[in-house]
Amino acid sequence: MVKRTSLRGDYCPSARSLDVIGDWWSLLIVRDAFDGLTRFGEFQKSLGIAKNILSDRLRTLSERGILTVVAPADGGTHQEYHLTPKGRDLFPVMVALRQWGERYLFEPGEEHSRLVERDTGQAIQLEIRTADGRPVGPDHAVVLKVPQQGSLHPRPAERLRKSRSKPS
Amino acid sequence: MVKRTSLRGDYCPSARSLDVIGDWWSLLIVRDAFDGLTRFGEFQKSLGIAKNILSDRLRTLSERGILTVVAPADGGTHQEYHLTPKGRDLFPVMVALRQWGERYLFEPGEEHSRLVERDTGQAIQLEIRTADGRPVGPDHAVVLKVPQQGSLHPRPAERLRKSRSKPS
DNA sequence: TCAAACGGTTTCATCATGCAACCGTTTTGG
DNA sequence: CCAAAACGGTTGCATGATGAAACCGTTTGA
Repeated sequence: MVKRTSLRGDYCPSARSLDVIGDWWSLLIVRDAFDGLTRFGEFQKSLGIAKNILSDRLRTLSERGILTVVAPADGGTHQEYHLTPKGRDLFPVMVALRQWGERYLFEPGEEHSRLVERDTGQAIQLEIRTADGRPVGPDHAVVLKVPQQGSLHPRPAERLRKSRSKPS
Repeated sequence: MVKRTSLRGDYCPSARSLDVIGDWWSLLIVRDAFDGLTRFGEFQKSLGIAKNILSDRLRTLSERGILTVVAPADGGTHQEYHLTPKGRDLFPVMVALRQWGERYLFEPGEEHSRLVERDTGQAIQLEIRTADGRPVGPDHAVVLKVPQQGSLHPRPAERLRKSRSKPS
């Protein structure tokens, strides 16, 4: 049978992250949540996503603790989807994707939205540094594998039934 | 007809990035490339990915300028896949994903691989700062939309035939 | 020289996605 | 107060994407 791949057991944190938020829509929903969208219809209109898929993703993101479902403060009855702290901590991922996209996926003169500090309007950027503050590039970084299990990567990804199904 | 979604035209750089590298396998391949893997079989063994899918992704990543196909230096005949500068600039994305995964997707005592500076062994982390060096959190950042087109997001995602097909 | 490994491509079954229709509830408004 | 529209989904179906296995030409190695 064709099973979807899971990287839940991988010892590489990047792989596990991708397992959780690496699908087509999840990060886009998170992006819109950062932009202040909270309601089903808002996400749907913004993304043009099919309603069943949106429904599934909102549920999954909630199950995984990235969104939380709350009743709106202003007495309304429709529920709202808000970022949890765990979800808000995806901010650097969004910034990193944004920065790369700005550099490589826009024509020279083409406009794009910009990320700035709210109070000052200053541009925001992302830096990679050592603990004592020296900047580091990809060529000077290396990944230390988990000692146990000699193989380069601990084991090939597991396969399982459905990567993101409702827990029966 | 059911068409895959494309965000190529979105004015949000994050969305465009996800359009390019947001699928299930691409970033995992890039991660392995950062780890020094270069050959088809190495990626296949490491990821446990089906060969046809790997073949497709390597081709797509090359077409998009993230990998480049080179003949090995040591006289061998089998080709190798190397990161381009564009691909290497995905480093911050990998670090951001790693950092989030480390924090939220591992049990307290559970081991994971670590990213360190090669020469010193110091831990590497990612920081978000303004142009003049002040750190910024998600609550103090805001996205300035592209002025033209009043809508919150310029337009719902286009639909098109195949998001990542070979160019006939 | 023969066999195995490498690097894919093709075929086919199954899963995920997208669309449209439907449905109960909430809001609007006449 | 009642009708109609909007909201927030769920269900069913058609189709595209994925995964497994078979196959194949080339390269390696014994």
